[in-house]
Amino acid sequence: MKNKQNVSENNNIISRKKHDLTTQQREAIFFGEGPLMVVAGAGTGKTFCITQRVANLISSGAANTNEILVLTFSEKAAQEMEERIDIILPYAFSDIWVSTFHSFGQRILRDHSFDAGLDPDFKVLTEEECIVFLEENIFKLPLKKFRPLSNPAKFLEALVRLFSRLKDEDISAEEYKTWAASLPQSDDPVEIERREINQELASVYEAYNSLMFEKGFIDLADLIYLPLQILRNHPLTADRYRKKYKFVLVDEFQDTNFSQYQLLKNLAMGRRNLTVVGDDDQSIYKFRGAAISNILNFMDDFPEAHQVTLTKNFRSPQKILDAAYKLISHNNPDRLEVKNNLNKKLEGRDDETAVIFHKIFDNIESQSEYIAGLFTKKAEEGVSYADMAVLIRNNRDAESIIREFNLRDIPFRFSGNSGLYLRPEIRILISFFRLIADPDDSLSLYFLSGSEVYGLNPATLTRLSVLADHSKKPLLEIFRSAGDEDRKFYLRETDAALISRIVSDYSKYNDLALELTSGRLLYEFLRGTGYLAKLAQREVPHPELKTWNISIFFDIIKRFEGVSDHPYALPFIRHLNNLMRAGDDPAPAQAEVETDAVSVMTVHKAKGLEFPVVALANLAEGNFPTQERRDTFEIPDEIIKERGVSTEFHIQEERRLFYVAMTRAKQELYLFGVRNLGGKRTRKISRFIQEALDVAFKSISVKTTSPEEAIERFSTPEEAKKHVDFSTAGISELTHYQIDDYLTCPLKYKYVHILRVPVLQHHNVVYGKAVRSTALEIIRRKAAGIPTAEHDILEGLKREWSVEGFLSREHEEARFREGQRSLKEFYHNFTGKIIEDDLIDKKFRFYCDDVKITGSWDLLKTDGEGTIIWDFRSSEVKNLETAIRKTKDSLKNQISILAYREIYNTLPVKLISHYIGSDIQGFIKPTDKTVQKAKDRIEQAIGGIASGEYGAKPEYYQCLSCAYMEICPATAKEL
DNA sequence: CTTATAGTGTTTTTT
DNA sequence: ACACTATAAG
Repeated sequence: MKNKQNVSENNNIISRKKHDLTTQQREAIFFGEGPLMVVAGAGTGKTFCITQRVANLISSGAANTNEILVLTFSEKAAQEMEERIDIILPYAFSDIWVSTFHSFGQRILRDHSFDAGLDPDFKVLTEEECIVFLEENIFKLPLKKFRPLSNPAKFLEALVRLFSRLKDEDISAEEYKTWAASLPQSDDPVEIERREINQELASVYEAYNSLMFEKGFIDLADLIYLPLQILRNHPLTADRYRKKYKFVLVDEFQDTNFSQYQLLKNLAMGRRNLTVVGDDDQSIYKFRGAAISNILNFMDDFPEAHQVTLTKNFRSPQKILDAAYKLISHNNPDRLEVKNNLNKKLEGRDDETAVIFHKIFDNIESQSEYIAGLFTKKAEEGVSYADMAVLIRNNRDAESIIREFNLRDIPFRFSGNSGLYLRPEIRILISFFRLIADPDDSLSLYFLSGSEVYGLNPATLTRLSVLADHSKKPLLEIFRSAGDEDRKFYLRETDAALISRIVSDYSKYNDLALELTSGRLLYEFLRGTGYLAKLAQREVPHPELKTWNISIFFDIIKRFEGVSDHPYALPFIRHLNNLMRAGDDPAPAQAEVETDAVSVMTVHKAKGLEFPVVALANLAEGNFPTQERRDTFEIPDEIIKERGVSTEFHIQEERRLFYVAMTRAKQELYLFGVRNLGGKRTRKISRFIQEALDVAFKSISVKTTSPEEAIERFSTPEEAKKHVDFSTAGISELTHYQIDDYLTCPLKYKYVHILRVPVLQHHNVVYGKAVRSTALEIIRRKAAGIPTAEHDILEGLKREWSVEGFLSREHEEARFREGQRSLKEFYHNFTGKIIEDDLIDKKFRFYCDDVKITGSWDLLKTDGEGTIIWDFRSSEVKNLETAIRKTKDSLKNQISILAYREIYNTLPVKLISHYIGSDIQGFIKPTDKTVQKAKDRIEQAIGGIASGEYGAKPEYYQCLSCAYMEICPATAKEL
């Protein structure tokens, strides 16, 4: 994959060869034995220097081709480096080992798995695979605090991240454990908790490692960590490697983590022929462990090292470099320039035509329009699209720009890196597998039937799924009987034929699933249904892109089949479901394989590239620089090995990122600030514009959203408006569930309450229902004077229980025990309060805008002061504050209070939410305001439902936990 | 000045 | 869900 940038850089080599090398370059290239640090600023020909140095070491006879090790970070960089060396030394036959840190580590491990006590056929798991692996073994881990039964997997992601960071920091389980055990035992509750947490984390770390080892699994960080241990503990092996590699060269040294640096030092021990090339100002990978201290303190470890600074820049005009320099100087004194007393000021070309321009916009839309206009104009002036780029901080910043480019037919290439599973064509495949694995998975059948493959009429589909819901039967069964007695459903002939085809297809592939591996089965499905032919004959939109994505999906199947003993559909979809839940999210195919297209990409992606025209977009505080976010678990300061980290670290890192962005520009640099990023609040302009350009911005104090914009935000997307729904006219009764669902997302309401697309119950719902109704039963008996024995509690809970949705047998049992415990506690602590006059599980109804609102109060207690409404919940709650907050926020509670006022014409004195398991009580003191709030929310829902507005309201967190996420068009990624 | 409430954003990526 | 900030109210 060669893009234009590579080509133009290659041209540079050739042209640069003709000219003289700079003195600095010469110094780096022709330096002989001993440690060498090359501080190579942006655009100073860093890669050129490394490759030339390698060539020189060989041609001068200092080393043979197989005695040089060159390490890079990315596969792409390694490949580029190798190609360039091949050009200079065509006779070397790629004997030189240019590889990434990870593949180098993997090779050591393959050759010496015995030394590490590791299965020679070890498999490297991705982060998501590690999470899935832990989830499968979650009850084998010594977890307590960090395995809440309501969501046992909650902390797994954070744990896996912590373990990976620990390995980056070269901290063994033993070391962590010893440290945690050595923490003083004091009476201070803060200290007690700290000790408990760290002891739990340390022992889980240990258990994780041995569990992985047993299965022959290692994680990505192990690819560095384990080889390091081998070199340390096996002097003979280490000696072999040290003898083998006379010279070690490292690219992007500023991005190495602590363990990688230890590995390097170990390899270079003795000869000390270590060349590190890097730029502290371009260190931007802290989040994956990069220790900038490695480069900042290199001279402490290698005091005799020769230092070369490359300052001649071959890319940018002086004007741009000066601005970038002004910006990065704000990181002083935590820079090499200050620490090692260097001069890193880059010297570029003097160019009067160079441009640095900044502009501030009120909102992202006007910014996008402006960029599109600017790029169109440039294109008309003869600049090719491929020479222009929009650089952004976050992938989502691309959205509005892409929309505008699409609108104006500007060719672009967006290098996003996620969203494959959200593509509609991939959802089809996943639905297919899910249906095969579980014929009762009506959600998948619903999606599949309506998809491009079958294209069943939506109205028919709706009628049938409502029917399925009413009769509590799976949709597939309804489909089957629809074929038998089509008269009964008044199906159109074409629909009836299609449905019977879907049913017979299902049986066909269900049978095939027993014989064929998952990949073969999928292929048969695509071919047999004619979807493959549709794609080939371009009968559907974007056929090439879809085909490309489907082939990526086949690669994922292949990876699974390669490691599984049972490469069939059932285990595959189980595995895929787990991976998706763990956050696996691979990149789809590039939207357009255009040669001449504008690049839209994150700054991280753009590192190492260059473009004549660069626009930096969405420059606002909180976006670039981003708000700092801490990991759930952080390595304690006492055992962390990176030295001297400044408190300003986060802003400094963001500033370096900005520096990287600015120095991509070869000719023109545009900095675009935005005041409103789509939220209600106005933001400050990024401080980096001011730091780079010395311009000041008035901070506009309060510019809240205009009323027009606020209304606009609530409007339904055009498409959804088109078909106003048939089933809305008769809306006459609502429960708090319905209102809540509608307010969360109108489309979710439609799926649940109109289309009735059935989904599996979540285990927390099962648990909650069972515990709550048993609790109500207990107090009902008390009020009626019937005693309750312990086995009554057990029987009650059993009766209400169902096995749906639990992670495993162990999980279900643990949850059941927890329910029993909670109810016993409830029985002992609460039943005493119950008297005969109390009202239990009392139903209510009242009217709001002619709609009947129904519900029930769990318990009403009235005395001289007035009435208290009691509400019972089974969810876990940590402390009083969260209980109070949740109680106040709860729509159900607000409606309970409103109902009381409507019926008894007076306010209840109090509403108390009793959290059964935690024995904590949140409360509300109702006021007219509470009632008004409830009314407003109900009216909002009624208004929306009555006018048939069911447009999706996608929101990050809500969507994550939404059962319909898989089929929702709003989360689909189309391009 | 303190406290309650409303609003806001949930990254970047290597094998 | 949760952590954090800005703003309004007291």
